[in-house]
Amino acid sequence: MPRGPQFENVFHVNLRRIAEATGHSQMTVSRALRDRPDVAVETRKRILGVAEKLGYRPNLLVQGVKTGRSGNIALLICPSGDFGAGMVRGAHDELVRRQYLPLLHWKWVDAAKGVAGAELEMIHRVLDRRVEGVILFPQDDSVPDLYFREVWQRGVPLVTVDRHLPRTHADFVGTDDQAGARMAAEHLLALGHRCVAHLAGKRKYGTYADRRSGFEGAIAKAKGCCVTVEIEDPEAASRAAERILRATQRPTAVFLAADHYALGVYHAAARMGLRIPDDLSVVGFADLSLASCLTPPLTTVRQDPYGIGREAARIVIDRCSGRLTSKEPVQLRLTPELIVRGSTVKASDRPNDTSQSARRTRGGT
Amino acid sequence: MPRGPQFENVFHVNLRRIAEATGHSQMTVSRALRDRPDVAVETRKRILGVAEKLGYRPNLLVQGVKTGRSGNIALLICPSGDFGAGMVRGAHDELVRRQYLPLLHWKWVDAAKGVAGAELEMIHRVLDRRVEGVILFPQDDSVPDLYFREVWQRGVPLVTVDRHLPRTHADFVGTDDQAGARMAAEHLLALGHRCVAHLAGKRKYGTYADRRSGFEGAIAKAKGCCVTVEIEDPEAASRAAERILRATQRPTAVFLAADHYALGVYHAAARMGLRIPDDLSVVGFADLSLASCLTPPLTTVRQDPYGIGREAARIVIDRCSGRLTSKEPVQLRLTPELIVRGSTVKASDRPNDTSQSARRTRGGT
DNA sequence: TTGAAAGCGCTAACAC
DNA sequence: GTGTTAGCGCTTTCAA
Repeated sequence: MPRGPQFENVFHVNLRRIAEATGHSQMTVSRALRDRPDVAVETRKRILGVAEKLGYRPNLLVQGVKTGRSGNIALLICPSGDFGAGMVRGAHDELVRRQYLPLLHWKWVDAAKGVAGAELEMIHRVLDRRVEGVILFPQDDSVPDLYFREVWQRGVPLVTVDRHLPRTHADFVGTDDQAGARMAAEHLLALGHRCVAHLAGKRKYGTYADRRSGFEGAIAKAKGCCVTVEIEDPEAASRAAERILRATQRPTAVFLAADHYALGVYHAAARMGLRIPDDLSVVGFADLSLASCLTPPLTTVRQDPYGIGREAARIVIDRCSGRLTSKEPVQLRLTPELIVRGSTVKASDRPNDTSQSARRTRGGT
Repeated sequence: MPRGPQFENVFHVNLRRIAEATGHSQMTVSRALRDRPDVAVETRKRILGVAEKLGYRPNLLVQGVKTGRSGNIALLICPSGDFGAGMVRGAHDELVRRQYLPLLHWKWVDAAKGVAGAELEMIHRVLDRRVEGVILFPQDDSVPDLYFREVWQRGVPLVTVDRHLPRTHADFVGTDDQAGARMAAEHLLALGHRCVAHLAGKRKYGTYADRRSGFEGAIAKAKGCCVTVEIEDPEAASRAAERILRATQRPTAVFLAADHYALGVYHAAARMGLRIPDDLSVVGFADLSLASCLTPPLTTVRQDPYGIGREAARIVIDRCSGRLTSKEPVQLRLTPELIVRGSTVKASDRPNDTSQSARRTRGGT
């Protein structure tokens, strides 16, 4: 069955219909409904009344065609985990506040077509719907600019969140990772830790690279020593932690590139009979909800995903409306906040010889 | 600055332009681009080539106006927590698979306008954009039908997820809460627990009511005894748990209406010197990521938010395309799954006298 | 303050 | 196979 709008429902009310019902021209009706000043008060009142009674609703699709403003912004963020979901919520709220709505989409691989075209197809799907701007959370830092050329070639503003694409002409909003890592380092130093470790994420992610350099830098500056191990994914955290903790000179604290690694570290410590925080202080990064569920709750650097989403939306909209015109891409890094919980304490004065400490509570899984 | 589509970008390519470039009529171009069979192979090839070269992209806004199919579905779900986010992801993936995109929106209260109009405004915002269907996660079970009359009056299919609105003409997808609660009860019974408790949620939420009746029913059937305490929100869980555990006849196990309550219960138990699971077995509901982070990890009834979202999307789309025409609202309840973890063990044979057990380890926070 | 005409980009319907 | 015509609901422009 063909489903043209004319068959769609009983209430097929458009401007023409209201014009007929009120005896005014379509144009006057249009003006009245859009609150234009050049309509007589009486006329407007009558028109609004009739529109209301007939259940009229404007068609933003058509408005979009005419004006080029669909009222939609593409939100290319997968709401998984606290971080993604937080950004989505922040962006949503700001968009709505400014009368926009987010068209949600993220990389989705059609088995038939393979991974290759997925990224480009994603862009096309939203561009074809004439979104006015795009907010993107890149999968990794190596997304080829090619895919996004289409976006700015069409004059559609693009903002990336959390991951900065250096070779792309796009605005960016993220966390000040270096500052956050420095906070973690300074917290541990203040507690007297001098021999520490860092469980780092893959360097190809700029955020992880920044956290690493920020942390190592701060520790080095204080003449502490830091062993860094880079891991592939959270699953590897447990093994890596064990490796670190078996070192002759066992670190008294470890800084994690991400909260996700914490569970693995806690398990490793438990297996080795080390107590957190007494034998090992742990600091995470992100403040996922996981952090406060752990025992002991995790000291961590709190990011502000909601704020990142909000600011990204603000920037896109400002670009759309021409309020923001800087030729240079905007870069915004929100300062994170250290949340001290139970996983960090003063470094003990006891010599931290691995074998001894491990023997003391062996079997205490 | 006025931003009509004509000023938008250099590539302002439409059918007319391609028609001119190829020397064919607009109609032929349209047919070729939509892969209609009645176009000569040669013609099509030429047209597609030119379209590609000019960087043509169809305007789905216009297509929507013409055909009444905007290609968008309203997703009125806030992606907060594992559950909301899971539903959003499930719905998204299915929608995309079927060439739709979700327009994301949820209740958002404009300080200026107050709460009153928020629900209706939300509906209007998506309806004005001519979504073809609506997937809704109701805030509570008392959402007045009024707000959704607009939806079905316009012939737009509506599916609610997780919460069934009995007085609304809408399809529904959720969890089989009764069955899930029964699983929890049977698990505890199988472990030998006879004296149990239930930390219930407010009855006004149908899901909580179902979990309660399912659990109480199964326990009663096995001649066990169950003390139920209804709480307002997760914050109240800790106090309620304490109350339950102070009862003369202390229960050996507790079933939580939701995983959220677990942290409060764990804390209460710790305060009273009770060990989980030895002194108290705990079963949750939902299997949020929280469940596996706790110590000990929580035995719980796993819901399938992703599946719920997916099925909801399937139903809306089937309604849109006329594949599903049942006059009666469809109701689908996905069967949950019991996930046994470390928070439940066999009921101990030791008499469970509260004062004694508590004294034994008093001060052991 | 109001109206008429033209057109946004596209498609359904029908004719050849 | 291909083209012509009309129109979707609305806004811009210009005229009254």
